[in-house]
Amino acid sequence: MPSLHVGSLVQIMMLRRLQQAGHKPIVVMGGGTTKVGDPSGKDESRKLLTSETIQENIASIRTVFERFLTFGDGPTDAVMVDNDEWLSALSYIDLLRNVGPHFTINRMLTFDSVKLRLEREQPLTFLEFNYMILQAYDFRELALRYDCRLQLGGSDQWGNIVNGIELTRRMEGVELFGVTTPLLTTADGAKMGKTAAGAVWLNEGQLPSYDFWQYWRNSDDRDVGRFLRLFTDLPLDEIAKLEALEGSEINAAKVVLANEVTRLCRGDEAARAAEATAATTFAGGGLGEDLPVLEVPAEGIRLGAACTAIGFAASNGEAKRKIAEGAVKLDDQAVTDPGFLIEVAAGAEIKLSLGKKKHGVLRLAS
RNA sequence: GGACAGGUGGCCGAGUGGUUAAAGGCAGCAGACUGUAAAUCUGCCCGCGCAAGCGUACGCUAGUUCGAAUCUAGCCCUGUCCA
Repeated sequence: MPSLHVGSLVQIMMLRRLQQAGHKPIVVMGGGTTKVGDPSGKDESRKLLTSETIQENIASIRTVFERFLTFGDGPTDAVMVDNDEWLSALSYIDLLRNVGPHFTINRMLTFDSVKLRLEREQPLTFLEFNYMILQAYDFRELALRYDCRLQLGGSDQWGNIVNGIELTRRMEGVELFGVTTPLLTTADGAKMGKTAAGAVWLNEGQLPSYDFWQYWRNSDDRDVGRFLRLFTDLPLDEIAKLEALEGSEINAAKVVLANEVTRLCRGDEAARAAEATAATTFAGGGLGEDLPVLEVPAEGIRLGAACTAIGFAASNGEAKRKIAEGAVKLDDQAVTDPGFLIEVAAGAEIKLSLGKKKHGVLRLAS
C-alpha cells in the first residue's frame, strides 16, 4: 500500500505555496508508470499492481493532497491527473520514431541516476533506463494538455525534468521550467520521514495522528526553525521568535511545530487530541485519550505478551529483554518479571509504559 | 554463449570444516545524564519458551563429513571483460 510520507512534504508544501500565490497545481500520479513496475530496483515494490489497486492508491493519496490544496474546476484550483491517460495509449514504434530521436544515449549516460549505478557496478535495467524518457514525455503532455509550464520535484527528478524541458522544446518549440528541492535530512543526517520503526506516513490510516504528532514533537533542536518555515504557514516573524528560544524552552516551539503540521495534515481535531494526550501523559503522568489501547481478557495477560500485543516490542523476546532492563512500567512502577500476570478490573485502566516515550492503556475486554 | 569475480543477520562487512546464533561498524531499542532534544557512557539487539531447552539462519537444491556459512555438484541471481 504505497502512500506518501514526510519525505514528500516539501513538494506538497511548495504546491500549496504556489497555489496560495495564484497558480494552478497539477498533481501527476504515476498510474501509467506503476503499471510497468517500480524502477528503483527495490525487490518487493516491484510487484505489478492491478488497475483496481492502483486506483485505490491514487484515491488514498488524493485524500492527503486535499488537505493541502484546494481542488476543483476554478482557474487556480488543483487538479489531479494520471499519466496512464497518455502513457497507456503509446505505441512503442510511435514513441521510438517521435521521441527516440531526441534522446542520445551519450547524454542519458551522463545523468546521475544512471552514472552512479554504472560506477557502482549495480544493475540498471532497460526498463529503468526508459523511465526518464517516459517522465520527459509526461512533462510534454502536461504542457500540451494543461498548459503546464513549471515542474517541481525532488532533486532526484532533476534529470527527468530537464529531459522533459528539452524534449518539449525540440518537439513543440515551447519553453518550460523546472524547480527541484533538495532531499531533506534531519540535523543527524538521516533522511526525513524514514525511521527504523517505519515511515512517517501522511495518511491517518497508516500512522495514528498521535504518533505523527510525536514525530514532530521529538524533532532535533537544530531542526525546529527550519521545519517551522518549511512545513507550517506561520508568519516568519513568529517563527523567528520561536526559533530563538533557548534551552528547554525550545520545547514550546516543538509543540507549536507538532500542532501546526498535524493540523495541516490531519486536521484541527487530531492536532488538539494529540497535544492533549501528550500533555496529560508526559506532564501529568496520567492517561491521554489518544494513547494506544490494549483490551485485556478477563483471565489477564502476561506482561511480556502485553508489550508485544500493544506494539511496543516486535517479539516476546524483545519484550522480555526490555522488562529485564527495567524499562517497562505499569502505572509508573517498574515491573521486572516478564511472566507477571496483569489483570484489569472492570472499568479500570492501567498505564503500560516502555521507556519514556511509549505509553498505552490497558482495559478489560468487554 | 565463454572467461573471471561475487551472493553472509535492517544495511555495510569479517569469517574458508568444529567453543560460530556467526567478529567489527552503522542503524535501532533501553538505562544513566537531560528538556519527550543533542552529545556522551553502559546494556541489549533471529524466533519460541518462566526455564532447562528447542527451532530456524550465511542465494537455492542435492551431496561429502561425527560435524559445513566454510568442501563437492547442479541451478538461480549480480557484476566485469569477451561474443
